[in-house]
Amino acid sequence: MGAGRFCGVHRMSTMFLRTLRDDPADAEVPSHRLLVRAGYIRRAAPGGFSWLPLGYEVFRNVERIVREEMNAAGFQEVHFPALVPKEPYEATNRYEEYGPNVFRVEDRHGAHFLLAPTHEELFTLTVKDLYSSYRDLPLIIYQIQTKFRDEARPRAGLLRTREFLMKDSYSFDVDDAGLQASYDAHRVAYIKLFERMGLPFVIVAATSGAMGGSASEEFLAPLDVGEDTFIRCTSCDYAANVEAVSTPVPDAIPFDDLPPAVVHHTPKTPTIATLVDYVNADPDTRHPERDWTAEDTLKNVVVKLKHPDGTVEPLAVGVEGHRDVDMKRLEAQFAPAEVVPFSDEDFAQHTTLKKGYIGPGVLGSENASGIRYLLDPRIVDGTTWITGADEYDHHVLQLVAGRDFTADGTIEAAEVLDGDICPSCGGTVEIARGIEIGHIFQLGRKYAEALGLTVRDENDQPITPTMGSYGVGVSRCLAAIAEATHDEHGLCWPREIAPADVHIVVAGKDGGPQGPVAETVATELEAAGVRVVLDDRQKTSPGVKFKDAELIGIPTIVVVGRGIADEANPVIEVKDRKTGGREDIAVDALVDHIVARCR
RNA sequence: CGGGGUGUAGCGCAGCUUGGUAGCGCGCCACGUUCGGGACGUGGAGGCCGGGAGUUCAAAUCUCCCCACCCCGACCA
Repeated sequence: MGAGRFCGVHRMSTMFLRTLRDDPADAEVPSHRLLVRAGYIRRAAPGGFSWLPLGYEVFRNVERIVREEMNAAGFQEVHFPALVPKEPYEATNRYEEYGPNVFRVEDRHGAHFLLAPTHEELFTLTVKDLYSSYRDLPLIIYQIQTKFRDEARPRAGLLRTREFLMKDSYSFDVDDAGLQASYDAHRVAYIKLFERMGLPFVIVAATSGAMGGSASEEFLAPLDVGEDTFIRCTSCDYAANVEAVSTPVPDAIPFDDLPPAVVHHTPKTPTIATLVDYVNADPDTRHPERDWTAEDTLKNVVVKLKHPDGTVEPLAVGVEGHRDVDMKRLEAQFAPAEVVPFSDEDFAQHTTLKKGYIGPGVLGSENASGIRYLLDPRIVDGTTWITGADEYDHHVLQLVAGRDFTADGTIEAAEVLDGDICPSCGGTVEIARGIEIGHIFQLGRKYAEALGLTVRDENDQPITPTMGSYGVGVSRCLAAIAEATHDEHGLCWPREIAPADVHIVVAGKDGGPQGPVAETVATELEAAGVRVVLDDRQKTSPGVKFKDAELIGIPTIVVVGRGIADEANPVIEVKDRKTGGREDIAVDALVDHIVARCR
């Protein structure tokens, strides 16, 4: 057989590959840095990457795992166009709601298209085209396809791009029980799929954002580089994205015996910190037994809600003074509306609002400002607060909720803090960051209704199916795996993801006996079904080859070196990339040994 | 879109304050020596100094405008 140029063994001497000695300057997070350094990907556009041979192997492996698990779950693969007409998206109002995040294109006739950010509409319309009976349902179909989003800020290499590979599936059921079953089937399939990828993950309660619908959970890889913040309970299994956290509501407190509210002159106290310092220092306001803290204050933040139809509505939110208003959480409550800050010009128009001294006295649709006022759920009747008196340099103490003020409702928008109370068991929660690798939604009938999808039931009456949609970020998973598995030497792939099973290093003089032995070993391994990368580069020192092998991160490294010179017992070194453990294996036993490792 | 930073050889960077013939390391090419942990010597190739305008006898360097990229915030698989 010999060293045929085009046999299945991947040869470093001819592979389209250049590893970099230095970290690329524009890469910050480990996955980005290492994937570029190891020659897997190259940046080709803002938020767009080219896949080089090693990278594309890995890319296909991740895709294959997703496909196999979808098929194993009994879902059917389809493939829709990425370039789609805008009309279906107008019917569901998402052409508007997605706003600047969609790439819009025009054809030569001036017709409008978009590069699909997700495909609910097209799937729904196709089911409408073909199906008309309840007997056709349930149906679950999926695709693995490039998605486009005009991200304001692509970042962190593959973690946030404008073009990415996503698996998206859609379920159609006649009733809620069916939807629940389709949802559960995805949940189970996703658990298998992420376990198989070797990716640590947590499942958290989530909000559905622009997608619409009710129940939704996210699969997060718990890594600090992630952009999502979630909480998990330290004593039970509750976990939630901070956007979806529900705050346990304390019992109301009787307030009949509480002292009346008093307004105090508190000069130069426009912030919580200056206010707390002031009331602790002034004998008139000092607490008899302890120091006041930010937790004793009620902070009122005014923002504007910008609705997709262009209307703008001011909104006031009251939270405990030691917490900020979490704009992400707030926005999640009002999606698809956008939350924008209240500017100085806005303050100028709303003269009842005294910036830095805003209190419940003027807030609320019934009060002077007429601005809708929503409170954090912890601010129950009977709680006592220090808060703004709606007059510059004045605050009010002993202001009691339910007695001295009420709001238009409650809102989940306060910043979630480490040590908060678990809504499920009453324990304490901790905060962590994660990469969103999957998201499952129960959409309900929003899309079917908007697009007129109905089927006939057993009484020949039209019914509207209920839908779910389920996504896995395939290219993002690849980056998440790199994040979760790399070490200081380089990438370190799980075997099923890795671009090959073994990386054979020829460590000897050019023209020495190691070359032919490595060739033979490579050929035999290949024949035994092992995926092989062979570093047969000439004029390359062993040190460079070792470093590259570790950088590239194939799970088993085989070193054909001086060990084969021992005529009585020639050996080849086998090194585990992850553990660093090495052992010498007799040349004759090598293939069997490697095959056993790769199982 | 707001704030911060960076654009000089394929990659990583110096030079800019104080204007005067474009530099270093790695990589690349040739020859030789090396050959188990990013070897060494000798000799080479490679640059519209992000773009445009201006100031000046003279601009990588000073001024203005623009662009791109990275990071932090506002959005999402």
